[in-house]
Amino acid sequence: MTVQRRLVLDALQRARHHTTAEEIARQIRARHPQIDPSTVYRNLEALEELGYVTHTHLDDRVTRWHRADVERHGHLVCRRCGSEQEIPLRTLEPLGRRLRSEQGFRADLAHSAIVGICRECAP
Amino acid sequence: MTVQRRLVLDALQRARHHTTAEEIARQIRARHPQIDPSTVYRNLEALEELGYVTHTHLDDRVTRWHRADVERHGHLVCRRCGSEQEIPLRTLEPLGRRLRSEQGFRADLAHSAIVGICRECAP
DNA sequence: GTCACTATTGCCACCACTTGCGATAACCTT
DNA sequence: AAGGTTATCGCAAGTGGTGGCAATAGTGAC
Ligand SMILES: [Mn+2]
Ligand SMILES: [Mn+2]
Ligand SMILES: [Zn+2]
Ligand SMILES: [Zn+2]
Repeated sequence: MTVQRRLVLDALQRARHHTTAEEIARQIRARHPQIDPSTVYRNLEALEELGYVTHTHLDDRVTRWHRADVERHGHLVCRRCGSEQEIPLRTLEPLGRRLRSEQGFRADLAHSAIVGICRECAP
Repeated sequence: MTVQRRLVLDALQRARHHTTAEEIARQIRARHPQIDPSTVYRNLEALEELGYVTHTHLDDRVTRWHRADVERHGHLVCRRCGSEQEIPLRTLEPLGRRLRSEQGFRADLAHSAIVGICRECAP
């Protein structure tokens, strides 16, 4: 556990919910400018491997990181207005069971947001 | 309809299935080296707006493009071995209906692959 | 405590785009 | 066919993230 890794973990504790790596790097570099952004990225991966953090993908190319101990949940994101909504994993579980039994595939349905059109934007 | 846009559309017709923008740019620039990659990216977006093409996301940072008239389908991708599998949209429809009725959300379940562990990699 | 070994780091170049800008091409109107 | 308007283009710089590499820090064995 290096000081760099400690700083990344601390930043994740402070942020309650899906932060970006860039935001974490910005915070750390405010006090420790010698720490390289690539070190932050690598430590997020390492901490994920160790089971401390996980990530999800919304509809852009930016990965969202959070502590592993927050309750897992799915995301709906509107491709029109960009709004994000959280949904209980329970809603997604029937599909998970189906993919498991029909294809032998253990889906991680919280990993990527479901993209679509939200109620407000519906035509 | 500029010659650049025509070339992008032609490249998509030749490739039967989820190509990358980089691959299309490579093909076009082999014959027309003055055409900039950014023109390819912008034309893919324009053609999507016009309804000719769509895109999907697998588990990397690369966007996959295809003609809009190919049969829509879902993707399963294994985060362990990277294997990709196509599944009929029919399998995903029950979830789509549920999100529609419970949240008023019109999900596009073919837009992002479902990430998980495939049968071969299961522990 | 010293030494060896391994993990991690900062730096840099790259990747897959994205965006701003001034130049050019497409398309209307007359 | 010419002129004006708008869309699109090539170029170059920027963004979020990845990967190689040599230097350094952490760790554990003696
Ligand atoms: Mn998308
Ligand atoms: Mn991921
Ligand atoms: Zn919306
Ligand atoms: Zn697999």
